[in-house]
Amino acid sequence: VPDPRDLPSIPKTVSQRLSQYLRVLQDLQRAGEETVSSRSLAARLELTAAQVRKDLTYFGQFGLPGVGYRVVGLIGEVRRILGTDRTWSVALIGAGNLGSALARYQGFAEQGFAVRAIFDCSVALVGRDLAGHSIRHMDEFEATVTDEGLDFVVLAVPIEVAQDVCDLVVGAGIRGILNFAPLRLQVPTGVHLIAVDLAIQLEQLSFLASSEGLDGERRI
Amino acid sequence: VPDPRDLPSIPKTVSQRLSQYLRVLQDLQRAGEETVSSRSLAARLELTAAQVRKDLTYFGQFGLPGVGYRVVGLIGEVRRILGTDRTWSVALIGAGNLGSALARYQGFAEQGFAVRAIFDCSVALVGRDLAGHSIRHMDEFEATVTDEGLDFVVLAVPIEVAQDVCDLVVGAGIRGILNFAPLRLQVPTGVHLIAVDLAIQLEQLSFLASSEGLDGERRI
DNA sequence: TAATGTGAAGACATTCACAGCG
DNA sequence: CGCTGTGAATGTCTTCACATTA
Repeated sequence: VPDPRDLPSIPKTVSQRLSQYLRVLQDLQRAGEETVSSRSLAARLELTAAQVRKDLTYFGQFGLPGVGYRVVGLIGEVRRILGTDRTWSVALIGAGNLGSALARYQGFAEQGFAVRAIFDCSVALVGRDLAGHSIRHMDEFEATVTDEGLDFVVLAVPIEVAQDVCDLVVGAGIRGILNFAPLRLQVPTGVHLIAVDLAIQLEQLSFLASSEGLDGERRI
Repeated sequence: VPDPRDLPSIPKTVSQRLSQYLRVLQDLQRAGEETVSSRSLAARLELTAAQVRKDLTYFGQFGLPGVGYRVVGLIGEVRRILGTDRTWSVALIGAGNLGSALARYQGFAEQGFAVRAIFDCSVALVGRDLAGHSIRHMDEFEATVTDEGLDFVVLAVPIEVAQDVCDLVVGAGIRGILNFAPLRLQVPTGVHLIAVDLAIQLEQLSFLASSEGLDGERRI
């Protein structure tokens, strides 16, 4: 069924590349570069120049023929497209090993994500300080969502409680979850879910290493 | 240039789905299920039954018409395909916040990845215990690769030193790296690299949340 | 001139639909 | 009968090639 309006649909992979363009552009900005060509951008990301241009033109015409893209201007456009031209309020749930690491991770703040509160269920942890936050009990979660205007939740809880915590989070009105527990969470439509399964990443490495001898016998 | 042999090439996305099939199959095994159909497997992963069957037949004919797939048997096949029918020896480099979390993460061992050694450059950390390992100085890395027969490295070091550490790791003969530092590492051909950029994941959530009002105006 | 933006072509991936089998 | 395996059709994404523009 074609869309009545004739706007081209955006390939699903484009938004992931936009994040990568942003990283390169931020590097270029730090290096004091004024402009960058699609070719140079592509070379740094092992893509083709045509793909860079096509990706960007899904959202507008940002380039100058004969010159390239103005670095600062394109950073602004990409941030606007990704929605990181504002600061999002994030809650971290789970203050164990991984949660502690995420709480102290600088990269979130740099890209416009402010951790506003940290939660845990363990009585041993509640009240302790973590990265400048006093760890709160999950009982306070729903109230905090409205008080702090929380947008997203980062879930770093044990697999056994992950679905229950997820349900609670969704019930409190959160519509975006970044899940680190190694299971497939069930969420209602309208709630955005991104999952990071660390073991799967190592499996992919294993797959690459195992199948390298098969080049030619079987292309991958 | 077509392959001289006429074996079908495998879509790049298939190996990632194989990891997901494996998780579901392991769940089914725990639940005591003997067999599973492509339809049921697909339903749990929000895929189509045809895709599950096609994915699996890239590697062989594992199903029984009228029955489905034998859970235990298919687990074995998928592990063999992914290369996790053996135990890989992994070194963790970087014993900071994220490194500590990864060191204690159970999921690696469960899928066949054994952390054999942990390294750091900080004199303050060397010698300390982390998840049953005495943290070693990076000077010992090259010797340990051969002594322990290390296969892969998980890099959880600060961005400033990541490329240098990576070069050292590659020089020591490691051919598979899982990188958590938020930069694009340069590695020679033949070295496999998987990157996990945590901030990018939150950006994807931001993109989804920001563009949801555009449904219809622009399909995603 | 040196680069973008873009329709058209090509490559790739998914879904369909049904033959064939247990 | 139910389910797999698979060629054919469809759909999606990437690359090509060039008109266009500052």
